[in-house]
Amino acid sequence: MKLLNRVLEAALEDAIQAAQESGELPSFAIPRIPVSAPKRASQGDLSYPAMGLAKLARKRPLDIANLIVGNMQELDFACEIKVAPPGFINCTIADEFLKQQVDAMIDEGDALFRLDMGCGKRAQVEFVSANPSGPITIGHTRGAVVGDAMARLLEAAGYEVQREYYYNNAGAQMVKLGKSLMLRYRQQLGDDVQLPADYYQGEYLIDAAADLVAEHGDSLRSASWERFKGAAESRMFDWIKRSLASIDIKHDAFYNETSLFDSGKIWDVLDTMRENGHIYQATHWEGAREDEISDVTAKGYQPATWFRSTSFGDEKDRVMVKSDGKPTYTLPDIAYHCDKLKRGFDIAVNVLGTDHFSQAQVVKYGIRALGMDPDPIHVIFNQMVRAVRWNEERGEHEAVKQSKRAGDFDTLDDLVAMTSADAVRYHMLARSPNSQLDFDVDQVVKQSNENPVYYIQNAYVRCAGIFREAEERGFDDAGADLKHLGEDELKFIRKALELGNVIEQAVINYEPHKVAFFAHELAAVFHPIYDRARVLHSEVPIDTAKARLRFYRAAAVVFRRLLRLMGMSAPERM
RNA sequence: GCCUCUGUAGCUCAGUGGACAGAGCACCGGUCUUCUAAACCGUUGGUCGCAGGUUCGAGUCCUGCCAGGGGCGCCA
Repeated sequence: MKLLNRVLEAALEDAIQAAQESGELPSFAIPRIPVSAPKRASQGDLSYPAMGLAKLARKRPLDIANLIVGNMQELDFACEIKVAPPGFINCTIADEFLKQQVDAMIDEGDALFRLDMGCGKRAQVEFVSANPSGPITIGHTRGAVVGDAMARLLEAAGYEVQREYYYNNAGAQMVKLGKSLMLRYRQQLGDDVQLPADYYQGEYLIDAAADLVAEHGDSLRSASWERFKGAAESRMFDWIKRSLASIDIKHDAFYNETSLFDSGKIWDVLDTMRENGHIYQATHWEGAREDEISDVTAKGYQPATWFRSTSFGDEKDRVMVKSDGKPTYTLPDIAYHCDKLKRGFDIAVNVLGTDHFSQAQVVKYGIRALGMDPDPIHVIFNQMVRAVRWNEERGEHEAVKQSKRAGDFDTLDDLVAMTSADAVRYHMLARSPNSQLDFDVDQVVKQSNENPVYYIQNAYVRCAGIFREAEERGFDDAGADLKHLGEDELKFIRKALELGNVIEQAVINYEPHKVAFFAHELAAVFHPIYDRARVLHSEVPIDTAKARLRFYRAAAVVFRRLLRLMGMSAPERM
């Protein structure tokens, strides 16, 4: 289906050009002024502020608007185009056209509003990317939900999408995890060993150790920590994948940072940066202050390998290879993104927490130092997530302490267990990534009308209920004549047509949360109509009933599409 | 100190430089013998943190200030 505002924009541009050619308007480059839906229904369905042309055309906005309208060709979907002060051009969509959209929506089904903006293009979304040293936490969950929704939106926009999970199993944390499991294993065997305080204390390692005993007995007593690290890692990944699958998230590719070392890619990248003149050896960076230099001297550092990132706007240069010969985190990160770009993605979205802000900047500088264009890379930064609950005494929300104690909300599994997969997905998505998210545990747990999740799903459920009842009564919509639809139903179709724009805007601006808000708005349009526009009611004439049944089929298609875009289920019953 | 995000109704939050700033929750009052009342109808609620500036037009852009979150290591 076409995006009506885009069609109207094109028609307006043609009209302006026509007016310029006839001399009614002076010649100027036509700026892109977006057509949008006005707030009030009385102002039509699509609106164009011609005031934006006043300066260029050196005429009164109202006159300009009238000139443009006078030069417009007829549009198949518009019944009325009016000019309103101070210079708006308002377009009303024809009822006849709206009625046609009912069948058009049903025909498109689950591909409703699939756009062609990504046609023939490939996109990648990298998200979650938690190292396999523990379960998926609440913080990871936000990235998971936002990333997967972004992937679904890119698919809806026509892109071929790959979901990637980048991880590092070679760091000190993983060593600690392996050793933690080793000690837990020995404890299971009855050995008197203590777990150091900075080791992984989680109960899941006790369970893992018990399983190892059940499987291998005491045969691993003298096995190396590497053996345990491998066991812990595979167990963690199983857990992580299971947790993500519980909210309908599945990655296509798992990319191990270690492979960048094995293939030598990180050194190739460093060589290229050096050839391009952005690398130098020194004990301290070139712009270091006196106190920094003396600090470094005091520590007795040997020369390290520095990236002159300040050439690209960084505030200080960054170490690529430490004086002990080991790369910092930054070098493989640059190599990874370089590899990503070489794999030919037109868009590479990366969902990160804001704690990675500086790191992501340096990676972009690194990409430019390689002589590559970082433009396809776009990072969505999520602000922090807190689980909060209402404190009655103090009359305010307060953070839930995230501990391992039962009853606290620490992991994705906990959240799902306390609420539902759908609730987790909706609440994590329905917030701008720029704002800190307070996950109100009490509200999400409530399965009541306070919870927008059910409000939206109930719209689909109500449609499904009608279809069930109709089938039982042997009633169908064959031969339905949509002229029997009323204002209410058309109002819904009008709103539903905005979905295409919502998808487009969400993709262009990398703002998947917009879909969540739209879903709620659409449900708010639906429910009152459901109450008024009954289908299987003794007083509803049969022609009207058929038309309405057809209408609810379209509504169900729209809600199903929306719920799936958010990764939520579309239940037939609740 | 520098960077960055946030500040909008009692609470949680939307809001492409456009028209009279919106939802949900909470509060108050109504609505089920007819497809799910997890719904609907009605009422209440605002100095868009503060001060300037740009603009025909600013919650939105710019500058400064105030308050809060996060980030700034030869850590991973």
